[in-house]
Amino acid sequence: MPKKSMETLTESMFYVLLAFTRGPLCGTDASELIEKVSEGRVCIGPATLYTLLAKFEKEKYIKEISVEGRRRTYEITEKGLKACQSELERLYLCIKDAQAMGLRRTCDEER
Amino acid sequence: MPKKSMETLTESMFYVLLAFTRGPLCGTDASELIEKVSEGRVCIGPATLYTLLAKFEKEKYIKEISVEGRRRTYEITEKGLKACQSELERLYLCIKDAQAMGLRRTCDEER
DNA sequence: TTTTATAATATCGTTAAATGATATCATTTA
DNA sequence: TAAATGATATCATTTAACGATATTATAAAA
Repeated sequence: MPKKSMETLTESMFYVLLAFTRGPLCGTDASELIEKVSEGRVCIGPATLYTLLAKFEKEKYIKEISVEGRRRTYEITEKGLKACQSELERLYLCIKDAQAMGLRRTCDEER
Repeated sequence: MPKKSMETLTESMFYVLLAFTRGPLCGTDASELIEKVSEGRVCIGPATLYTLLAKFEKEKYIKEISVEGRRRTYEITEKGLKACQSELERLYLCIKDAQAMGLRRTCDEER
């Protein structure tokens, strides 16, 4: 995406970060959790996954807390949690603005 | 962004399309409406704006309904409205999944 | 103790998106 | 007719997504 990196998270970024709010995980477990919680809607392949983990670690959104063989376990940081929450707020703002513009949900998807 | 074009809209895409749900507009008016409704949070510069208008017209999400001098007025199509609504649904799904994962809004932003 | 399988991570290369900067063009105003 | 303004168009750069593929560590089977 975009120029102004990290200000708004992409869907992939949001879900990956979100997964770690449950507790420490390795990459593969995160990816499985995301697929499960989203009921298959969101699927993060290895390329996206490890690219994001590297970026998040660099930004200190997550930190590595253990290495067992190849398995690297990460934990979300305060900074990462804040980023995740602020992304959630952004989603609410988008919905609010959509309502302000008068956009309505379609009938069959309502409630 | 992304490979699978148009499946999930970016924030810029969503707001530009959203603006046209209110009724026909020219690019500049759309950009001003977005800035107003989002209370300055979302600002679409000309590069982003006209790049998106061209793309949306190509995808038949909007169609040109008049040209007065340089001013080109567009109207959203049924297809465009559906795309916008389905993006809104996606936002709701993201929030639902965030709740399922246990992510809570921060106190000062609650309600 | 070598294979072989499997789990997990890492990287490459391509396509797409965002956007500042700048240019173009039509209309209005001086 | 020149200057200002409004509106649109394009370029070049940076960043993101992700299929495909490779690498590496452990576990299981031979």
